[in-house]
Amino acid sequence: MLEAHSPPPILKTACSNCSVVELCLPLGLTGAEVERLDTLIVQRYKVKKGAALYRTGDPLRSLYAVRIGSFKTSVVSVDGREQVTGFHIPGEMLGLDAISIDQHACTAYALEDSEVCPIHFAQLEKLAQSLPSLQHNLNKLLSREIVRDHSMLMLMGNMNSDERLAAFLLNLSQRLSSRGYSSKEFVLKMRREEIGSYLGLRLETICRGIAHLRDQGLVEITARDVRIHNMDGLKQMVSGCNRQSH
Amino acid sequence: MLEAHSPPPILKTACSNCSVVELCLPLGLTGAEVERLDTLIVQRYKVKKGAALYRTGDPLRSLYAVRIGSFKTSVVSVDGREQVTGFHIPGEMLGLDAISIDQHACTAYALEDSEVCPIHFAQLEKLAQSLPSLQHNLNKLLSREIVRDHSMLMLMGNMNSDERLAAFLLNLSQRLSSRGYSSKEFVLKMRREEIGSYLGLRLETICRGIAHLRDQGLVEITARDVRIHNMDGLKQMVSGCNRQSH
DNA sequence: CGCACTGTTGATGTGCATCAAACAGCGTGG
DNA sequence: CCACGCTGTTTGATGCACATCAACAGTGCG
Repeated sequence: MLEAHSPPPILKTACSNCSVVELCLPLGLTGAEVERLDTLIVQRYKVKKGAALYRTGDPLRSLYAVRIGSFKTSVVSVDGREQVTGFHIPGEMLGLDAISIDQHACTAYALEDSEVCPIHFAQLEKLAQSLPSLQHNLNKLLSREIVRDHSMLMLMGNMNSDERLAAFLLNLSQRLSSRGYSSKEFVLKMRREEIGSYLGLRLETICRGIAHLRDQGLVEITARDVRIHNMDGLKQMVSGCNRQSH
Repeated sequence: MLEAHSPPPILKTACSNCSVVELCLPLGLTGAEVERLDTLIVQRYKVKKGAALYRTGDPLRSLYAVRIGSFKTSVVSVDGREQVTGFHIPGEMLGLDAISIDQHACTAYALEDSEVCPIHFAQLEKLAQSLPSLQHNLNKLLSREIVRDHSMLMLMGNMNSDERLAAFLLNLSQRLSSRGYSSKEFVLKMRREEIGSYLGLRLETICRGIAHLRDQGLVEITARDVRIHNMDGLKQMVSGCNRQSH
């Protein structure tokens, strides 16, 4: 199920010295509280590019905080069609959908060589009983995912292809920027087909959308390298938010 | 913001004598535990048809369990377009998306004269500290909403109009059936336009879809009355799950 | 009775899927 | 080193599913 490479000399596996701590589960906890959370994370996992961290149906053992790299999560219909439900970058949590029935409801693939912090869920729930702010953070994390999904439904229901692509780029830009990366230059770790699945479009439509945004001088995308030239223009495009035409 | 009709002679407002308790937050709690939860629900609200229980931006005070009636939740884009994000029947919880930023992220409208149990959220979190199974239920409730949204994304990304409609009817049928209502005959409380928004389609397409299902002998829908004639046929339709054609 | 609202059905247009072909990058092996 | 295959990306041509526009029927209500 998952690549259990034990990284031989284990890095001090602690939230307290993690670069994404301020975006993750321990947000707002005191030093002493974070140390108690640390005890749940016995060892980080490395996941090789293309490998699955967990698969649909796997029992829920841990939630996973992305530390390095990136992931896609996807569900597959009975007839084998894939729907990408999200992309995840450092500081973001994986596995939240498994809590509902103690089984993972999607599969998480590493888009590049990556590293995660497994957080044993039963222990997390136990610890959260004595740490109200930890419980509150978990509640918020879950709720935030719901809000995110609702805005994806808005996108799928009401935006045309170019607007979807613009919204996708803007969203990624903002999340990267909040992690200290450039908001204007970044690399897409996923294929066109995966972007298409995520946005409810075909890969060819993604290519054409990229060409349209390029022709309007908004962004320049060569292969997987993105350079945003006109952030406000992109934002305006999304706020148009029209169905099909116009 | 909400219709604060104090129902003059207050019904004994308790989970313990509620008809949907086995579907709601207290699921699996002991009698004594349910009684403690009862103390949070000081008074039920009635919400008139068409009125909003809460609106986008309202501060999160309570979550709401639907007791009687039904609701739709929707978000509105900057340019005023509505996306229905869900329909809610008795036993289902409203307001989960508000936890993320302590503000409601959508608006909840009553589709008919309805009644809800407000559950003061701050008190709920406090109580959940001493009732692990209550906390666990809340976690599951949140996670279940995420799973539901992901299957909606699959629907929006991969199903054609007739399949979406079939999936919608089947889903509603199952939820009603688990509440003791008939799975084969029920009434749609929402308009065609609202179904369309929910499924990412126009109202005319919903009408045509209804006609197609009728022509195949699967269901009969006159105005808002639904009669399912061939449940397996409907299921088969959804499992086809093809994009656009076929 | 008249008006507003909701639902149905037909005619037409279009945005995106589909099919197709060519190109770029990249690792492998001769 | 280049030839080769493989994967991913780009661009063009065509068709279709659904949006759009429009007309009309059914229903409820002041």
